[in-house]
Amino acid sequence: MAKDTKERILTAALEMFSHKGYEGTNIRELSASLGLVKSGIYKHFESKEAIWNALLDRMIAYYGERFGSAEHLPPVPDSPEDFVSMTMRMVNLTIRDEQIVMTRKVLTLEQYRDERARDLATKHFLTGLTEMFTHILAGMMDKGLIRRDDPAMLAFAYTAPISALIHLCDREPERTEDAIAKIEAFSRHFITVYGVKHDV
Amino acid sequence: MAKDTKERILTAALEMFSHKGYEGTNIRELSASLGLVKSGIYKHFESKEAIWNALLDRMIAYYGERFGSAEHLPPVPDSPEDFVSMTMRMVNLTIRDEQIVMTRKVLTLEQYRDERARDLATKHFLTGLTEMFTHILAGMMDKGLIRRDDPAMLAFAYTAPISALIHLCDREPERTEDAIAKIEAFSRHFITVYGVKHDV
DNA sequence: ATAATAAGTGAACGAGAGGTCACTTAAGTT
DNA sequence: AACTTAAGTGACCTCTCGTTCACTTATTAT
Repeated sequence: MAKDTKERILTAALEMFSHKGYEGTNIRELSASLGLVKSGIYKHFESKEAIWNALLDRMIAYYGERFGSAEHLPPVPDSPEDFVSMTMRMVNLTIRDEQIVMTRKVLTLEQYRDERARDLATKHFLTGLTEMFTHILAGMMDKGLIRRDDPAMLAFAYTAPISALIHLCDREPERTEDAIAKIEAFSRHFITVYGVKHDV
Repeated sequence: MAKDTKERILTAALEMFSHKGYEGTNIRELSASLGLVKSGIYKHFESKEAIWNALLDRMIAYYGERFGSAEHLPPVPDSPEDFVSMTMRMVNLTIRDEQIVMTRKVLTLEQYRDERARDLATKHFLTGLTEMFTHILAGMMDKGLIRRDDPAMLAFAYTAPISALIHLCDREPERTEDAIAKIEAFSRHFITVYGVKHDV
């Protein structure tokens, strides 16, 4: 309970900021959740704002590692069913992983106040997923699994509805199962609409 | 500068809450923006929370009036071009009307804290638009403008990407023009994909 | 005109915020 | 074992918050 305190503070801060927002979080509670008294935190960070900035650094770095490099792109699916199940695997991860959920929430809450949060929010909510699926859908076009079209447009048309339902899960967790079912239904709808015709 | 003070307080509160959030807003600033001293506000509302609740009442009532009744549904378009231009009219209104923008922002910021904000957020961001376009797309199917399919699924597939770009405008206003162009491009893409084939 | 009520003022209050500091305790180095 | 540094404590500081209250000024009704 010594050297990793800095990391533990950041983890607790993510949780608290994501529940109550930056302004709604106070240092005493944050410290108490770690078993410290509030002045103890100032041995690790010089201010509340410094905690916020370090947390954002960590979120940005994590995003870069996780989604920034080409090597982390999932393989191009081999069939419509494969496409749906890959989607569902990604969706389940992103909805169930508490760390990711809290990251989305905190970005949602602070996007108008902090420029870096704003930029990261756009990546998380819009451009990141779209870029990823632009690559995937382009690969599927090459394999002849879906009709040739603008892959960026298709990726946007595919990911934005999914993203909307992920937001719904963050907002109303009790609707998670419905939302997941709806995502799967949408995924199948999409692959039917854009898939090549099976002239039986 | 007397009887309408209550309304003016709510208007100023919407602006301030949407910029800084509920916690980030303080009564002194709020009063000052109306040319009052802070204690003056307490002649009209008994607490900060009462202002928040009254504002939510107003937002809920406004939403009900504006989008809740069937009579406010736009007419079913007569052509693909009509569909696109109706969409663009609605989008421009919703992006340019400061009142609506601020409402979305405040719902975004307070959705995890307040249950009524949460419910209204879901209507604003997801179900409201979807229901509206379910009706419109069903009408267009009847007119033979688009192929027959599940209108609710199509409405969701159509409105969620538009909603995502509206959120982008709220977050990064400098990208508004790009976003609007992208919405129009998406709208045309959609009507092409789902439109009935023109066998020339 | 006058009485009654509503709207607005300014000083004050208690609570809780973020932050500092002298101090104690634990860990690591030589 | 002695010394140095890091980690954690508790009392205290200042500031700002939301709120109250006795008071003055407008407004309205009769």
